[in-house]
Amino acid sequence: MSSWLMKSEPSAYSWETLVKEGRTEWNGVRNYLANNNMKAMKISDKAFFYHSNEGLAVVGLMKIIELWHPDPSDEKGKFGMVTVAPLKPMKKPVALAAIKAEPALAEMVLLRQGRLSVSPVTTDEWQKIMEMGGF
DNA sequence: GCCAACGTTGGC
DNA sequence: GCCAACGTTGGC
Repeated sequence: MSSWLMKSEPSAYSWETLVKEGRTEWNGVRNYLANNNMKAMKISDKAFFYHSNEGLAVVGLMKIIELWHPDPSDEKGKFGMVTVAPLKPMKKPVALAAIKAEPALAEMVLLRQGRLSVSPVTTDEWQKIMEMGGF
């Protein structure tokens, strides 16, 4: 099983909205690397929900409930989306600043490739962030 | 609001 | 197929 980190600006789509709706299509991705990462996802893979721009923190845990399928809003048909559902909020949000300050997380794709909206997370990184998030 | 990083586009 | 120009993302 793999784990992931997915970003959304809360003004566009927030964790609170996802919890309210119960599931959502992760649409609108227009980056090949992010798209490929979503193609690699499997059912019940887990993902961190990260608030970008405002909040700047990992705020919740999600699971993938539907595999990659084409995004109807992409007329060329190259980009797709997965369906996600919320699992639970972090007990404490894990701020970007805290991630940057943690030497064990220095290699995270989140830090090394800041603009990538869907990125892989290693098992060690996952456990560390869970710990920092109060689990 | 600025700007660095970086992905994409298009001319050659 | 290269690379300059341009657009977008996202932290500060």
